[in-house]
Amino acid sequence: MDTDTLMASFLRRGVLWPTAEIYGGLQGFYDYGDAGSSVKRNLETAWERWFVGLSPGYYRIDPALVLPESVLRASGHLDNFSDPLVACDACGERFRADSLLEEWGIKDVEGLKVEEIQAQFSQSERKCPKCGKGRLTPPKAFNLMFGLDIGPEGRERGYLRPETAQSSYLAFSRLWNVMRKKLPLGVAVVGRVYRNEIAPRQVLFRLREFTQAELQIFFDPEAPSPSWQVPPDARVPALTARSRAQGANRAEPVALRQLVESGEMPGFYAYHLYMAYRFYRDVLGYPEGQIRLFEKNDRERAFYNRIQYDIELNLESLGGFKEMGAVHYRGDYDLSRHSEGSKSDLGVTLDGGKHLIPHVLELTFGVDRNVWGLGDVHLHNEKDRIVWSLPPYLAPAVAGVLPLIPKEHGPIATMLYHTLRTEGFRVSMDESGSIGRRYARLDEIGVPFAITVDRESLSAQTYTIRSRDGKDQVRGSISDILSILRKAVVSPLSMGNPP
RNA sequence: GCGGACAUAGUGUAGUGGUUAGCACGCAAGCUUCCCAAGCUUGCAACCCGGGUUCAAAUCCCGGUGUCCGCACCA
Repeated sequence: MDTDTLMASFLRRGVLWPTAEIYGGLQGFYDYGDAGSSVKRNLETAWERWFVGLSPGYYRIDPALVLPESVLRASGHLDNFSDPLVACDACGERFRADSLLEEWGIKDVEGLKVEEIQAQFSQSERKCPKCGKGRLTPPKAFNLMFGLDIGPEGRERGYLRPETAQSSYLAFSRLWNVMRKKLPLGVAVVGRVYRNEIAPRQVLFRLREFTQAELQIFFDPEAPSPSWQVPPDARVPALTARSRAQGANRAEPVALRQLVESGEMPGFYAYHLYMAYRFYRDVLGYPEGQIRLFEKNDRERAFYNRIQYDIELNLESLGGFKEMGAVHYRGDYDLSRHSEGSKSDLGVTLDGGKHLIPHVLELTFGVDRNVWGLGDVHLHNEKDRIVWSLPPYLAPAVAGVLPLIPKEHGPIATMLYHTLRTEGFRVSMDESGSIGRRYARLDEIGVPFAITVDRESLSAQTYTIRSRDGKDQVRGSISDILSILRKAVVSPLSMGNPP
């Protein structure tokens, strides 16, 4: 689906729209409407059921959005989450100070603090690399975090969290105790995060406020869970760093078990990478051929990530494969940093006396990106209608109740509507316009069923139920309808542990 | 942030200085209608914001905001 058609549909149906639109909007912010917030929430729920369900040792928390400066200093965000920028005073072109220093042959730029970069810079007499004439201004840190002054005097410096992960690390020692001191321990967070992006773009793809779904798994790398096994025949479309180095640019089916056996990838990593892949394929319904696992090489991944695969989706609207999520093996970086920063020992002593700082495997997902992805992949422009072929458990409602002739069938329809609600289904009702028009409205926001109340409903208490995808209809009693709806909203696969 | 393009009802658009700002779809009310955006009637609804030029600005100029594309950025 192309961006224009997708966005027009989303606007027309109130799936989402720009924040503060009547004031001209705000770059990098969008609001979700009824259908959009429902799809987003269903996606979050499906994510949680899938990933938290992977192990009895995985839990969910809901931490604060604001973090004190000390946390982000320890995590490295204060230094590394900002780009020192310099500008040319003649042509105005901007450069990253650290990349310039690298170009000029200064070593170990990676680990330099902003002040050190500034010092290095003031010693140089270089001219603008673009126009060759202008002088370069002193480096200025552009931090991608939104700062806050907390309290009436604003004495406490805080930030809106730039990722949910830090909160999980902070919660580790309390959870360790509450959850009875067992590894692996998984902590899931679904929540909003904030980044002051230089150039937000592409609607839901680069936002300044967005929702992440992340699972941080704390574990002992020498004794991973015995249940973390990839099935012997598990294959994923992968583009590994090694094959890219050899010139490959297309994903090939890779047998994960083989990578594990040949020692290229630890088993705990392969298992979670596989489950992440399956979430996209089986739960979100992205076609196999449009997903790929893209391994970041040494240069591309963050220094604390030992292994990093991005899960990418080929999106027509964005012209290629885009990152929708990732699996990072972060080692003991996070708990070590926070042990140091907070002066509290985040190491644990296992039953048997072994002491270690748990390692972290991070599974991270962009929720908004995936709402967009669901639109791009599942919204179809058929010849006489637009259909959003969402998996039913992600749809904003499972059914719409439609009185064929509102004046005659309205009251029964209202009763049916309340009955279905009482049974726990999300349903809508629409009495406006011809029946075909009402079907079309439901199709476009992805509602999988339409239940029509007609003459026979009055005499025989039966209703027709029409499916979104096939436009076919069957007639049935309330209990028939309930069983159809029940079947639809349960994922075809078990939403927890896979077979 | 830089450069370029663009901004008209809910959506898609027409409109090159003087228009009651047009069209389509949509939406609403009514009639009709027992099933896929049907028909008839009647309505609703827009020039992104702020300055300037001009007798007169949707139209020209400047600034802002926003969107898209390229560059840069994406820990």
